[in-house]
Amino acid sequence: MPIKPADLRRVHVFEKATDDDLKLLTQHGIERSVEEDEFFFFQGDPATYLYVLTSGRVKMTQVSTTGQQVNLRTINQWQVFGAVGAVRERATYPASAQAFESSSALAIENGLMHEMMQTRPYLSFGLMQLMTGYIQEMQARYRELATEKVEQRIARTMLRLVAAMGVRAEKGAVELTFTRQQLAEISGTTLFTVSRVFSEWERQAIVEAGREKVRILRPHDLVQIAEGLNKKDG
Amino acid sequence: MPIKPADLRRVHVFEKATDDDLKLLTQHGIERSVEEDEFFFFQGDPATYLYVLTSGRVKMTQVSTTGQQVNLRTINQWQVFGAVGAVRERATYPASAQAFESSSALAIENGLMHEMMQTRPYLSFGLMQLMTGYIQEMQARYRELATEKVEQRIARTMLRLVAAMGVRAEKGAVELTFTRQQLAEISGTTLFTVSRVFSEWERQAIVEAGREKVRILRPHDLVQIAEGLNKKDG
DNA sequence: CGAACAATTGATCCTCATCAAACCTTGTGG
DNA sequence: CCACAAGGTTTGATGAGGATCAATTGTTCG
Repeated sequence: MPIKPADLRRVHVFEKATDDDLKLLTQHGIERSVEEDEFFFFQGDPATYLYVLTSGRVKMTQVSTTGQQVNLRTINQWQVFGAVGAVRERATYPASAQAFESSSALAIENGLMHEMMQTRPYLSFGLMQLMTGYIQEMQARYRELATEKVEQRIARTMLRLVAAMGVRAEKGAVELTFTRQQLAEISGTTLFTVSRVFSEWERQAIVEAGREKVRILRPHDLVQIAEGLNKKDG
Repeated sequence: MPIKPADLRRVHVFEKATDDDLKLLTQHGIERSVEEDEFFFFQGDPATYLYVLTSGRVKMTQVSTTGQQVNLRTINQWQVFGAVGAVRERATYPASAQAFESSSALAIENGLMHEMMQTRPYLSFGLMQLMTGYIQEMQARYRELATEKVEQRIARTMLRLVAAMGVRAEKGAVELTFTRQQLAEISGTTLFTVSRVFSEWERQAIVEAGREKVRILRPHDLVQIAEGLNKKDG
């Protein structure tokens, strides 16, 4: 379905745009849809578009010289990705964008963004806020990876996911739909370790683990673990 | 010594500024000097200034809720730090800035930057380039921390440091002046491990390790290690 | 029912952090 | 000029935390 200008208001970067600006963006934007596991772009491709995710979920990944893959972040609806190119001329994407599930996005040409920013400070500020937010998230995750144990990192990952896309279940519980493998990739560990941690948490009645899903029964306990305040210490 | 407008040309963000803009910045900027180990600002302080380092070296660090410290990056001469505040109103610094050695910086008030950016797209673009560069560096370091072994990370750290501040010695060798402890903090490991790795490298004649310094005899071998192409594999 | 995929669990191994002890280098004061 | 203190460095012993591998057990679906 076509994207209406008003939809773009939900994108933080375009919050303060005029109606005319939004119309301009939708008119010149191209809608692209990709199936599950397909890519919007690959790391190293020339960065010619900036994307706004209109439906689905996308993961940003990077591969090292030795071929190992790392998950940098996941993009949800109405979030912007692939923004580096809007800034640097002749840049390449520093990461790949792969659809978690079948997804659509509005692709906006760099030239257009570049041109619009010349006369619209709100746009630059919006993008800069996006970037500083992202910097802070990466810094936090770097710190976590450097200093925290897996259990703690898994707890944190789950809380992040709950905030971004948790589904309420009965009695204050929250449900997430993920395979152990996916959770492991996002937390930077293996599916085995995730499975073991879940078993332990299930023993403590903090979660209820099922096939491709987890129900969080006591979110507060998860917060405790994420903060590093395990009961053994208290 | 006072900072001259022309000096600011060496700052990437101000590359395309007019002479008048540079004069404005130096006139309204405040020069701050701090001694070794002192702080320009702490994580959590209200972000009221953006800094340009005019002399010395500064490390950006973050502490976790459990009190462990992590090194995020080091700032060299003519680089900008503490830029988050220029963007977000009422923000706080997400990290602390501590002087590696006695250092000076030009502090520019947020309000001024904010105001100038309204009418000078080059400034926004400069800042955005700074940010995207930083994002890419953090992404790379995150990936490294997640996928690489310590030896590899130490090699990488040293190459980065060589590029930023290596001193040529005779016969194509390069020297770095760091304690094992400092190297360890930057690479995210312990001084013991750094020491062990150096011993091994010395055995292979890749480096020559001294008190508070390392001489890199065969930089190319270090690159090999950093790329994960250890001889055992080939 | 069987195939494909997700999850669990146990056994094993490797990498590093941690702790302890000794050693080396440099600078300072008697 | 020596002695000694302080800080940097090395090396060994030990242990914890997870990754990896292999085998088995659900679960879903055609």
